[in-house]
Amino acid sequence: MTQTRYENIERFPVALDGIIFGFDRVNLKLLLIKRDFEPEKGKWSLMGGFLGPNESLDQSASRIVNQLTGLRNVYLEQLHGFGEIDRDPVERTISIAYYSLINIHKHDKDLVQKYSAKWFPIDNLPELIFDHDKMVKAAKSRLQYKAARQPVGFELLPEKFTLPELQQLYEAIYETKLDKRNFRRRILTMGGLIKTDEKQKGYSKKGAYLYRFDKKAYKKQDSLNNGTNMLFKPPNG
Amino acid sequence: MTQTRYENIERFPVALDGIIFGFDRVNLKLLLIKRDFEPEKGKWSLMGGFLGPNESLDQSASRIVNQLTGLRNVYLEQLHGFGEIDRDPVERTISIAYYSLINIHKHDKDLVQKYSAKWFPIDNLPELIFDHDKMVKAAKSRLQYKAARQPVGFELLPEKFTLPELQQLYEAIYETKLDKRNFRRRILTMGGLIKTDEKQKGYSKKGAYLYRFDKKAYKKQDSLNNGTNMLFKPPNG
DNA sequence: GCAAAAGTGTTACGAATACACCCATGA
DNA sequence: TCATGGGTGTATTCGTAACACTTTTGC
Repeated sequence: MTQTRYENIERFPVALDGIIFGFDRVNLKLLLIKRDFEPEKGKWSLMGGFLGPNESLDQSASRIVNQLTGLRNVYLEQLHGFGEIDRDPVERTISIAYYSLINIHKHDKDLVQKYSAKWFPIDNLPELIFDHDKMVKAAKSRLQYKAARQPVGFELLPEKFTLPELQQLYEAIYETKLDKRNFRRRILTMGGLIKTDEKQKGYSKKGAYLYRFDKKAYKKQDSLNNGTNMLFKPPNG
Repeated sequence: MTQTRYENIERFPVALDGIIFGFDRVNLKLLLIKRDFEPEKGKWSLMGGFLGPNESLDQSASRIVNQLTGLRNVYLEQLHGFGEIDRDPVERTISIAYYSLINIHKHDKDLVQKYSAKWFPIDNLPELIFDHDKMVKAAKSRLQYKAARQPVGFELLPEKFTLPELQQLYEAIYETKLDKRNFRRRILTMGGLIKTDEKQKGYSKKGAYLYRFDKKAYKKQDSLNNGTNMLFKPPNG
């Protein structure tokens, strides 16, 4: 006989928390919400929510990011499960953290206002509730890992961007300075970057050429790749 | 007023599943249990259990590995949360998978017998229940990642081991052949390996020197390290 | 004495790093 | 005209990969 429910076991609320990264041409940023409810009212937190009965973990995380940003089909990856007994003072809750990379200029500003959300530079965050600081730390570290191996940086940029902008992004992710010439060689060698004939104006006097990233052109390369070539090695620290 | 329970949300059983790796001087192996209960009775599965109210995720995973092997303080790391709606036919369950590295000769044989458990070579596994094959695949890939960066391989070996054994282990993890001279240079350069004056007998005519791994000696090196030096790069495939 | 595995260095190649000057433009 | 950031190439260093013979000993 097949059971339809396990017996004598505890059940827990399962939360999803989203570490949402953005990049504003200068700083790597996180989108945080100001809690207007107890507990910890007035403090800052990651956007979160509870797993519903009709959605997978990935779907739930996607829904939660969408609720705050209005965006769909953004880069989203599971980070880690957090389950300390007292991590949530209201009730024991298991949280699965996801991190997301979005184009900071594309999100829905009304929704962000509705949730009293705000973008903070990653290196100047306010105090966060619960264990959200641990989640952010893990997400930062995972992003550094990921960005060194796969061209995920483009998820954080507009469709067209300049190489100085791209370099600034990588410098923000790795909290370091990179050599301009070496950077350009590596990123162009990687493949997938397509130079347009437009120049960006306004940010510098000379103006920089705009590029697009073409996933398909990159993928072709990728299959030749043995999987260990790194786009960037975090420098000595 | 502070609540003591969230309202209007669903609660789920939270399972922990353990991918337990061992190494028998030749093959990388997994410890699996034969289910003698429904559903999927008679099929093979990872050792698992449900999260209890008084234990964290890490503690629960540790308890579950201990139940099957009798071992404590083994290498254990969270892998990934699995939460597809229909992953468990009995009831919707969220599973957090952990992988563990143990010394295959040290585990409690009676416990293993009690659970009808058996060691299988990683490249010749039986059919597994639910989404356990996905978990195993993820664990393999994580072990490859981890072993390239940190000396976790030693968790799978007895206290004293020979360099040919160590090489055999890395070859099993990466499913490849490695050059003997390059291997020895890299592993010895890494630091932490201490040559004893004992020779192992029985496995070869000449006999190989036994080594120990000293975490402290390795750690010293580690701080000089920029964190990207890899012990092994998976070869081209 | 011979089979079988252990042990040992050098060379060649490719990738990463360091580094400095000219260019285009807006103010 | 000058200040600002964009754009470009080469030499050196370092790490990785390829490669073959000698040693020990059980049978």
